[in-house]
Amino acid sequence: MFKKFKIPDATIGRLSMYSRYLSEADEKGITTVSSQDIAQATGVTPAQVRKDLAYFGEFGTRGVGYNSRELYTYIMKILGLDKRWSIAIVGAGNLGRALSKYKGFQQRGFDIVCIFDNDPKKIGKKLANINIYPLDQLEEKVKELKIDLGIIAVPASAAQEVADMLVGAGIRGIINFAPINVTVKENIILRRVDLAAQLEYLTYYLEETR
Amino acid sequence: MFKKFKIPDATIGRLSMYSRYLSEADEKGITTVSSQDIAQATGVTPAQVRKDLAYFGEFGTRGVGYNSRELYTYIMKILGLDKRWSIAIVGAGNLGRALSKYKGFQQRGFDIVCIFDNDPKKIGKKLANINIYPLDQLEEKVKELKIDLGIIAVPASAAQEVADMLVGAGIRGIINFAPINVTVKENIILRRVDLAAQLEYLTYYLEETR
DNA sequence: AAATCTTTGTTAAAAATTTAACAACCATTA
DNA sequence: TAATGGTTGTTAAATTTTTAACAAAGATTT
Ligand SMILES: NC(=O)c1ccc[n+]([C@@H]2O[C@H](COP(=O)([O-])OP(=O)(O)OC[C@H]3O[C@@H](n4cnc5c(N)ncnc54)[C@H](O)[C@@H]3O)[C@@H](O)[C@H]2O)c1
Ligand SMILES: NC(=O)c1ccc[n+]([C@@H]2O[C@H](COP(=O)([O-])OP(=O)(O)OC[C@H]3O[C@@H](n4cnc5c(N)ncnc54)[C@H](O)[C@@H]3O)[C@@H](O)[C@H]2O)c1
Repeated sequence: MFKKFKIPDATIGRLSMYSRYLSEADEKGITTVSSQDIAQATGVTPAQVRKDLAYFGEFGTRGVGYNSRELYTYIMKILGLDKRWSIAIVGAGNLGRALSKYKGFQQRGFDIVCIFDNDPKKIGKKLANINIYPLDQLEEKVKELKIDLGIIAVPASAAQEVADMLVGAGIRGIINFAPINVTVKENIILRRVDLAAQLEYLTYYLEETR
Repeated sequence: MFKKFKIPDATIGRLSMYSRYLSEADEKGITTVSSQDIAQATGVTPAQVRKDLAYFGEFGTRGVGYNSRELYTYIMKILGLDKRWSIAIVGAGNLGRALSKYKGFQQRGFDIVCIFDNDPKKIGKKLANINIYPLDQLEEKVKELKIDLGIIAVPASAAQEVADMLVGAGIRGIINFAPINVTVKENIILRRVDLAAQLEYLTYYLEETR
């Protein structure tokens, strides 16, 4: 579909930001935006914006700028957000609960369709009206509900095991919130989100001036 | 203290990972580890490990490797985790609740000491035994409790306002979970954590094979 | 219709980061 | 004490990413 030679990871993250700004702009009735506008709103440079977009095609008009709605639609398509995606969360704890109650994912095309846990007290209950199942129903549900994405929200000690099960069940992309390195086979897309590490980034910079 | 010319951001994140592995290794009684071992455990290359460490000094012994506990201590010091840090969370919603109940932060030296919200129904209550205060007590509490770090867990529409208040109150580092670009003055360390963007990274790569 | 003003897309340059290679060094063994 | 094996720290090379510059192109003005 699009030329997908090697695009910087950071570009993908920025496209998400751009798309949010564009949808806002469009809602406000701003039909045309410049790379300058996008840059200002998202905290990058105009050159960066143009470069990021140039990987995927020509979306603007010289001397004018970009049509907000049009560019928004293009970016959403690039990100695969012209379709909806089903997600399974594993781990109905603090984090699993927060994620499953979050309305923002739906708005971006994500449906959390089921939750898994190994705690008998939680199985059979619901979170945000989403059923909690035992892990042995993982494969069945992934197939039945055509689930592509998995979120690991279990303790680090169980994360690799859960990752293996998700992959075994046919899931193709995983977000891992457990603070441990998890490995998956080649063709699975894995993303680690380490919240403590984010805090530690702050303390690294503040440490010397304390 | 340490030579802090420009260190890649990614290096800081990897140091967090290394430190986790090292503490595990130490607990298991593994006194010596090689860059190879660290690399394998954290999913990077041995050269990368050595390069990352070389920014800060010489911690190993050629022909031998690194002393686990010693290197752990060094890295924790580099990250500023030889001291404890106090955190204020703003937003006692889904995410704020999950973060405040999370035990893992304490273990890394972080104490969530108070929570702020503007909802009268939540003010005066507690989350994980931490008091929820109204926003107009922010400055007072930041000073009283010597709070350095703030976490923004409010809706995007309130994020900039909250960031300004945090900075005004004297906070020096901020994690922003709201999906919007927030700006702060030069000397404040700001980190954005965009969870939806993480999912969108997955869909970007899966999009074409769906 | 020519001149001017804007803003994109692209190319080149610069900067940053990662990877690779290897000399230096330590420990162990012969 | 010399030789061997193993691992670091460092330097150089390769790669990736960002920044800058500007020609190309559309809109507006004279
Ligand atoms: N809560 C946070 O704010 C936060 C912050 C940073 C990182 N994390 C990480 O996210 C993960 C989840 O954190 P949490 O606070 O929600 O933990 P939690 O203890 O509240 O919840 C973990 C859940 O996983 C379930 N579980 C345990 N083993 C399982 C298994 N093998 N299969 C299925 N379910 C299993 C438990 O029953 C529990 O419901 C942890 O790895 C944690 O380190 C959480
Ligand atoms: N929950 C998630 O899993 C999740 C995932 C991704 C991003 N986020 C982002 O994190 C932020 C918080 O998400 P959430 O799900 O916890 O939202 P939430 O609506 O559950 O909670 C928001 C809280 O902020 C409080 N609040 C609102 N305006 C405020 C203000 N001006 N000052 C102080 N408090 C105020 C509300 O009273 C509420 O308690 C949002 O920006 C959201 O987009 C959340």
